[in-house]
Parts: sequence; structure tokens; C-alpha cells
Amino acid sequence: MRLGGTVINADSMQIYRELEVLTARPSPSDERLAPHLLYGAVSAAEAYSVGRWLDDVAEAIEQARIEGRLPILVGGTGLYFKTLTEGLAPVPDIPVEVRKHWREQADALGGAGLHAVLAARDPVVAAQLRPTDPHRILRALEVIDATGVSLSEWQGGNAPPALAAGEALKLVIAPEREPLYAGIDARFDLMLERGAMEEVRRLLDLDLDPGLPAMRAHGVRELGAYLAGIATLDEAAAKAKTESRRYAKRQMTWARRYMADWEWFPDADTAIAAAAPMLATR
RNA sequence: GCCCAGGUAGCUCAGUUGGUAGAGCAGCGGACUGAAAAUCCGCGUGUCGGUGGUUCGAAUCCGCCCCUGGGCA
Repeated sequence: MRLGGTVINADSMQIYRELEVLTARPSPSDERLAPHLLYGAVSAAEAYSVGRWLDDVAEAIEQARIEGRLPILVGGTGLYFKTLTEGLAPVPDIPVEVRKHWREQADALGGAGLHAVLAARDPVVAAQLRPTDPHRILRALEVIDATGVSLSEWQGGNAPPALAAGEALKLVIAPEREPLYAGIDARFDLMLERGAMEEVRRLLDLDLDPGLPAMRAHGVRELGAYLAGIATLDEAAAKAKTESRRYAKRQMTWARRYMADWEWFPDADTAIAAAAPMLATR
């Protein structure tokens, strides 16, 4: 490849081995053009996380450098990029039993009930969270429970970042809304042609916990509904496309907020064309 | 051609005895620190098919016309 780079994944879903078509992961032919790291590297049975990615990505960047290749981080997960240059709160790993316990409590108590429990254990964080936000309430609960320290204290100071912000050339690819959505729709149809349905069938056959992150990938639930006979293919495809569009919209909101000082481009080609000379001078 | 039923937001529909209209979904904006393709918050975007009429006032009542379903021919 022209830049002599190693492509490193910064996408929370392309990490899962079982999700190739549905996450539009780089194809084997893409991978022949340049080394790719952290794609399909983890089983869908695992709950991957920002924290694990930060460890993995530091190693991947190091590996690329040792080989004299330019690390090129590509992905759609804004939080990953943010923690890469800003660091992450040094919360220790939470034992799986603790996480499991609170997830079961969530099912038993409901959002409001869970929030009440948090209010008793960690009033500071509880006051910052809505009872309707189970995801964050769960995190706060498992942290206070496992570490005895409030999440708000942990988040008061980050571990040093893996990458200094000024060290990287930062590019955002942000197409106009209309072509972006049209592209998402067309891409999903292509995924179906390329075996997305079979991929979902194989994933579901693994009989994994539906709460696992890989099971939340766009299209899994929707195509699963078709396979279960409770939705037509048209309905399933329309719903999956909608989910992707809504996600793309949230990515845009994230980028406006956290990537305002990055260089923005309407498409990948323009971004690469602009990046090449800038990299040559480094 | 006749008889029904409908035409209200981008879509599906609600709209009480007439007081210029509201839900869900979509869409738009925002938040975001270990499941982030997650999770959460906010916002109604409208010649109420058209046109006459009744009325202080019509999405609501009446006439005619147009369109869409269904039925009878």
C-alpha cells in the first residue's frame, strides 16, 4: 500500500470474529493489501470493552511501529478514539460474577428499582443518572460493589493515554446526510447478498446470551426475527437499515462534539488524497 | 354506472355534542469514561383531498367534484 501502513480496528463490532458481513469488516482481499489488526480478533461469546481495546490497540500500534509501518486506526466507535488520546479511568476489572449479579438484579427490579439501590450505595452517581438509564446505572453499581469506590471518584482521574493527541493526523469522514443514508441502505442490501442471513443464523445457533454486545450488532435481532418467522424479509431489512441510520446520526452528533478539531472530509477518497502529502512531511 | 367505507404530519392512524389538531414510528437536535452498532434526553415538522355553502366560528354539518379500497352490476 502506498502509505506503508498497518490498518488497526477502532470499531467495537468489527472486533467480533462471527460478525464479518454484518459489520462490513475488511474483506480478505482488503487484508492482502496491507496488514490488518484487531479485526475479527475476539469471539462473539466474549464481552469486549473500551478497556480491553485500549490494551489491545497499544500493542497493535507498537507492533506496527516495530515493523516500520504507519499505524492507521480506522473505525466508527467515537468513545474508543476519545479514550485513546485522553485515557480512561483506571477502574480495575470487575469480576464476571459481580456483573452478572447486577444484570440479574436489573431484570428483577427494573430501572427505577435499580436506581433506588444505587441511590443507597452511591448517592453521588445516582444523582447524576436517570432511573431510565439502566446501562449507566449498572456500571455504577458494579463498580461501587466490586471496588468499594464510587465511579465518580474513579472517573476523577484518567490513566495516561496510549497516544498523545498531537501525535496523530486526525480525519473525520462525514458525508452529507442524504447520500450517507442512501449508502447505508444500499450497503445492507449488499450484506444480504453476501450472506448476512447465514451469518446471523450461525451466530444464533451458538445460543449465546442475548445481552452480549455482539448480539446487539445492527441486523442481528432484525434478521433473527425473520429467521424466527415473526417478520418478513422486507420488514427485517427495513428495520435493520433504520437502526444503522440512527446510529450514523449519533456518530455525527459525537463527531460534532468530540472531533470538532479534526479535519473533516465528505468522503474517504478526499480524506486520503489530503492525508497523503501531510504524512509525507512527517 | 350504482351502493358502501375511507382521504388528517414522511408512514400508520386518533380527533369527544362545531371553538384553526395529536399519538406511535420515521425524521431532527443533544448527552455520552469499561456491553458505546450501547444507553439516555429533547423537538410536531400540517393548504385536515378540492371547492362552494350553513355558522360568530368547520377536520367535524350540507352540496358538488376528485382520488383510493370493497361490494353490486
